[in-house]
Amino acid sequence: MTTAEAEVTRGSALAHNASFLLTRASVLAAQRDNRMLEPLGLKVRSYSVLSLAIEDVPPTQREIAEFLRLDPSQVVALVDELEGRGLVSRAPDPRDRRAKVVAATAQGRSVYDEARGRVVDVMSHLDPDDAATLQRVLEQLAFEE
Amino acid sequence: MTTAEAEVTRGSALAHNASFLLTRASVLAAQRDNRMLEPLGLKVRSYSVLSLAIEDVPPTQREIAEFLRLDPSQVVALVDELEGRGLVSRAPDPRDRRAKVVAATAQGRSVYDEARGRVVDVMSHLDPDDAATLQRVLEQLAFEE
DNA sequence: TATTGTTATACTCTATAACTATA
DNA sequence: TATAGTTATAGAGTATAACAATA
Repeated sequence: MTTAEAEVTRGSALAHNASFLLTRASVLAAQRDNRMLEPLGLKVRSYSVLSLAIEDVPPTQREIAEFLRLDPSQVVALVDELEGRGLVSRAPDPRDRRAKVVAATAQGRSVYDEARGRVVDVMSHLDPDDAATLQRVLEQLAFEE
Repeated sequence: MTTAEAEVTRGSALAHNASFLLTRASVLAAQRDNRMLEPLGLKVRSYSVLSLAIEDVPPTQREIAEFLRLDPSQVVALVDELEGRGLVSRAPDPRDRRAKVVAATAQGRSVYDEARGRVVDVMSHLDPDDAATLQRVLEQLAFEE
């Protein structure tokens, strides 16, 4: 009963609630991204870890956990999987040998490049001015604490 | 090591990825909302169901499921809980007696009003023009399929 | 003593299939 | 036969506590 659903959609107070809209938009984006990444054996989570491991100064697991708002124990599993596939490597941080630096391998870089091409840009259908505002405001909302 | 975390935050490609920002912003908002709703025995999910049940034309469970992008079986559990607390009632839809309409009770309305006052508006710290743009663009992103 | 990574565990959330009652 | 709601269940995601190595 699509018409009835549409009525609920348009009329309800929820449909204009910012938190709700934020959640629904991000769920839709994540589902799309997961579908696009599936052929590469990645999900949004593992893609996120891989994309951090690409950086010139690769992060420790602790930094990954903080940045992705995950528990350190979840990062262990994600890195285990990527390491098992040869996409990243773990190495003790010379400055603090308790910490492990997670860096992408050559193969990891290659998979990342392919993945990045597949992940749809949420902004691509937007008016450029709107896209710029969205980018700026989301960075504000995503990192305020 | 907060400084290192900040470097990763600012420098990484991920930090500028729209999907990622969307997800991080919505997770932060949901966590805040959950904390604010906890004293009322609600979470974002049950609050969402309650707020739909408030509407003048209350929805069926199927409509709730489609709108919230949940499986119908999850809606059963959410409505069970709210009904058990006397906040909503289930009634067969006269037009299709297979379907059940979920409507808020007087007590449900009262709890909803209190909840709505507690849920922080994501927009409240934003520049008014930015807030208006965000609202419009999020509605676009949240309901495009 | 505190912190990083790890393991184990439990809890929540999500997804699927099968059943019932209505259509 | 198809759909709404329900139930049961398994899988994914999340959160917590305890432990070894290092600081």
